[in-house]
Amino acid sequence: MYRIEELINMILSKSEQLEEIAKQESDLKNLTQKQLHCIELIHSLENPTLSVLARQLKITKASTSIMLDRLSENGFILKVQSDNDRRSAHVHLTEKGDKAAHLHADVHKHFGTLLAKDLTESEKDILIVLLNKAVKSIQ
Amino acid sequence: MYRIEELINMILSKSEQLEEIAKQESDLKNLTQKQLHCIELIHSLENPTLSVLARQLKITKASTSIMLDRLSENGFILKVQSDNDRRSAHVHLTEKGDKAAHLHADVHKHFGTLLAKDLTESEKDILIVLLNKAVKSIQ
DNA sequence: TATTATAGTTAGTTGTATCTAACTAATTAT
DNA sequence: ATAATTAGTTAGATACAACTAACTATAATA
Repeated sequence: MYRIEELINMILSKSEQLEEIAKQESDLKNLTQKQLHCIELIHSLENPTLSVLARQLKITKASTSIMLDRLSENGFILKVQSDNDRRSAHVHLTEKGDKAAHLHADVHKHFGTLLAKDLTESEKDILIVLLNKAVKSIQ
Repeated sequence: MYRIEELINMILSKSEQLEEIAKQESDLKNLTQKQLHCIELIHSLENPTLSVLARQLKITKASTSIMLDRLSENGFILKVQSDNDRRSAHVHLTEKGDKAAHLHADVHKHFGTLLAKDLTESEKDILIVLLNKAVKSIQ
């Protein structure tokens, strides 16, 4: 019987592992952690400008510009000229980029299913209730 | 009420966040992810040779050699000449390296406590039983 | 309108993470 | 004893992730 921190440890490391495998099996092999994070942020910020993105990533606009160049070359993003401000562009994800943005969520979904696999329906329900109560303390 | 995959997601991202904070607050700020991984591996392999480490990290011995040079310069590891094979050395963690190796475990422990904070004793017990059953499916 | 501020790019630098290829020294096998 | 293997290092290359500083173009302000 594992203690709570051992369980956390196992869950976290297994999830990381699944994520790595999912990345290897897709056409996202060459995406770095930073690039993946950037793509996820573009998704959650819904087509931000470079400046907004740089602020969120807590890096300079120069660094962001270069990172976007690379993501663009590799077909993950597009820059779309803004209508109201001709200096700026909004970063859009391509289909490939969108797929990458969902990698985490997909893995978590799969992982959730895997975790619940051998639980009965009522056990699942109880687990969900307890975890809901537990995550309130970490927000 | 969150679904299981949302809960997983929240737990994983919060844990990452805590880890980042713990790293910033310690004297481990400048350790990269790869270096931290390497240090954890040295710890779990109990003073491996360079070759063993390289095999586990799935990188070349040349790359490993350079990585160890940097870790050594920064005071995380020591190389100790092997007794039986004069070609090889065993990598040992310094006190600082050992501290780094425990970063993950410490964060997980803290995180476990945090998660259980607002649960009653019996809720905790049930959660632990259910998680134990659940993690069996992911091993 | 002239000044100031903002959006983004480019050039040049530093440091990490990899690789391959070529090497030395020590060990093992023939 | 010679040949083959293994442990580890060094040199040289490529790519990513950051930075600062200097720049252009556009927008906002005084």
